[in-house]
Amino acid sequence: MTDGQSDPRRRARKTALLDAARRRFAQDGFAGTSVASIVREAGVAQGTFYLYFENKAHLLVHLRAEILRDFSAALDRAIARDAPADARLVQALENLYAAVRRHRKMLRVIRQATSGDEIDRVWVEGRRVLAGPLGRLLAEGRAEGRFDLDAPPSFSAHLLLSLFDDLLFDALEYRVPAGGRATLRGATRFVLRGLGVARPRIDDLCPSTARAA
Amino acid sequence: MTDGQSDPRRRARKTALLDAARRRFAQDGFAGTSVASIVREAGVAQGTFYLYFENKAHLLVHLRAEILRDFSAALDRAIARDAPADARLVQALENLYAAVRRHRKMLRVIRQATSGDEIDRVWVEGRRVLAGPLGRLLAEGRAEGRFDLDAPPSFSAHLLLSLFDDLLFDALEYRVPAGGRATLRGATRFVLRGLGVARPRIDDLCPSTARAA
Amino acid sequence: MTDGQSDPRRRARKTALLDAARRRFAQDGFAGTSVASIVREAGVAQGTFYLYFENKAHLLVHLRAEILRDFSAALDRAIARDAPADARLVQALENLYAAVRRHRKMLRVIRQATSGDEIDRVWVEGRRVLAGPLGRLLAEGRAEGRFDLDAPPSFSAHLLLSLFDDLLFDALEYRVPAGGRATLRGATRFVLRGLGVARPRIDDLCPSTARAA
Amino acid sequence: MTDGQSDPRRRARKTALLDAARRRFAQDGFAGTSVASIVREAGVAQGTFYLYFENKAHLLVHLRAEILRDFSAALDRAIARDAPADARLVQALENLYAAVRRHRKMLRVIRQATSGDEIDRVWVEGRRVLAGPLGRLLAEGRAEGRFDLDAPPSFSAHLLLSLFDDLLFDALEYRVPAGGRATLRGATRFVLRGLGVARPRIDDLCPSTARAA
DNA sequence: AATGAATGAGTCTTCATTCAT
DNA sequence: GATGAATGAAGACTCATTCAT
Repeated sequence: MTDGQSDPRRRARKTALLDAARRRFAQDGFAGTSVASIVREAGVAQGTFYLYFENKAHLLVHLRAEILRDFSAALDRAIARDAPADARLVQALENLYAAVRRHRKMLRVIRQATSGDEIDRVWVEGRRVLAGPLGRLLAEGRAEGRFDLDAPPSFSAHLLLSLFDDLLFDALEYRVPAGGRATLRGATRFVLRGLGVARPRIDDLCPSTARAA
Repeated sequence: MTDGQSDPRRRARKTALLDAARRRFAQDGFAGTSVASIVREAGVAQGTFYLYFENKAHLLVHLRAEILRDFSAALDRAIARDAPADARLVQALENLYAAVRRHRKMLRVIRQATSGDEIDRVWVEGRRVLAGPLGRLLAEGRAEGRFDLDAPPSFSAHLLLSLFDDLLFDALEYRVPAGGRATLRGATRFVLRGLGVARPRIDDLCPSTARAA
Repeated sequence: MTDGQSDPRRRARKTALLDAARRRFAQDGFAGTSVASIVREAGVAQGTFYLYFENKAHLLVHLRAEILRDFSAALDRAIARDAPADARLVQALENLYAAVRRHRKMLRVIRQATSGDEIDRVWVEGRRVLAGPLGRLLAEGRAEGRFDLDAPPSFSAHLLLSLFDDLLFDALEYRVPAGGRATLRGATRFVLRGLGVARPRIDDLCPSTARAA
Repeated sequence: MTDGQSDPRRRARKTALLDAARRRFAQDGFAGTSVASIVREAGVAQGTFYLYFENKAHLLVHLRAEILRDFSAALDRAIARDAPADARLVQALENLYAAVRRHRKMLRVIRQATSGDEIDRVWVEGRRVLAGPLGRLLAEGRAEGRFDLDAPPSFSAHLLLSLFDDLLFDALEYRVPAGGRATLRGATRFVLRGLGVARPRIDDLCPSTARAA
């Protein structure tokens, strides 16, 4: 039996390929990266690639799934804490921000790539996955009397997610004035106000850095 | 001298090329569209293309600029009206929504295309262009005592723009639950609350369709 | 020593591989069939294939030989009977026709495959094998005064074989008008006339179906 | 206007490509010949090939059509003569033999190639084209009292064609004993007898070379 | 003997761009 | 200015065969 060591080896190879792809994509974009350059960097033969991935586009499915898993974990970590809903929300937004930051380059690549059906499905599914816990958090906050939603929690959750991944992605990517930390603070405060949190509580949870000029 | 008629002819040709490109891109994406198919549709020779555009990617610069101009006009039309700032903001958001809707397909194409430096520059520039008038509207609203910003107007403007182009783009593209009209209403109300507009006034300007469950 | 069971096992494996190849070739042609698909269907490992066959092309040698054996048996069965030479010839042609029918798909595949030297050799050899007994039958028929050959029996035998394998193959393959049974009858009668058999005897041995229009 | 010389140039290029293909195919077979080797031999760029042919397989359509045209001309030349039907038939068979001889190599290639639908259609069509005049010749011969067919002329025509292209092809290809001229004579005599031509007349039209051993 | 992961040369085809006319 | 034939580099993917286990 040679299976004893084949599995870890498989896993290692796949990881090597994925890592190489991530690096090449970040550098040259999806279309600009050839399978040849990926295998060269991973140190395997051309044909080996197709032992691990159906085709070039399939790499994106994996890469996207990885990112989604990380986003999901970031959210869950914040929500699982023992604290008032609004405080947990602030933490959740912060974690999300950090995650966007971590994956900024790959997010850009994924946006660039012509999205096949399967890739789209993963993405939409991902949105749903993230919106679930976030929606529940908003519902809890409303029950606790901390949020004053005027739309169903799930809808508000989608709104917030959009705001946080796309907006922050852009902030980081295009260096909109007042990006970075200030953007996080500003956006968080904006969200809290949109959720009907009172001004003093907002100042408490998330002190404003930017002085309203 | 035949120049007298060469200029209008040049313009017509360029337009024909641009129109053809728009149609092909919308159908097949940027990478999926060949220069050959564009010139065929425009009814000119292959080589002629390069008399009007440096290369294929350059088409995007023009297409992007066109969209930006349209967005800008949509915004200005609303802001120029004679009405309170908050009412003008609601109208502006609605116009923006309509513009996103109109250009959805091309926006997607532009996102897909590998972004050369020049294309990026146009995009960032565009954001700035839009943020200008919007920021001034927010400032006016604050002066009128209608908005209660806790960040500089320009920053808030960027926030709103992001919310409205990316979010709505996604809503239309991925059919997030409660997309379409309801999304516009929901997002508008969220924005108004974030700007500190009082509940009765919000109901006035933008009656809620979705009943908070 | 485990060799006691290795031999039957070897034989079984080889047969399994050959059967799988026949099925795949019939479906997808020679070039269109990968060794991978053959071993998958045969339920053995990729590398095992090369323990039984030098290479992919070598399969054809075996397959061809099999077919030849079947043709040969079909011929011998008819010739060995106890009957006049002309009647045996009619039966031989019928058997040949049935054999072509049975192996039609593989015959086509074999024609397609690029013929290495060895494959050619098998084919020529096969013709010779078939021409032997058929030539002797013709000689007997001449001795019996039933055939009136004006070429050596072996040459006539080659003529008949060509007529019967290629012609009938084409008839079946390309659906020439009046293919199938009628073709068999027509060709048989043509052959009998070519061999100088008298009209009434021909009608006896092989009644005409097609009315000469 | 540059059209004046573009057309002859196009034609010359196409011919060059076709010639190169013929040479390469004859040498290495269809599957064994790469487009690269063809363009190299024709002295044009890789991409140029696809300006003249849809794809590699399409070459066969042209090559096949060429051969068919030549066969057809060979037949017509004999049939159009002013002579008795049986004499014209003998001439027709001789011309056909020469044509098979000329195109032997390409016929082999065409048989090898996996035949797409379009290619098959050309082939079947070709058979029909050839069978037409030949069938009419047989009918004329019957009317003149020279042939005694016991199947419809068109069917007999197909029979003869098969006999003459496939059989002779094999004779030349596999060097069956008594190939070449003797084969032509033998086959012709066989055919004449099958058509009911009397022995003295046969000896007249086509003196036997092979002494029946 | 059997396995099956790994190899890498080789295939067809596309297409942005150039340039002689 | 306009043309469109020609270019040739580049790309994704396949698959017969090998070889360490």
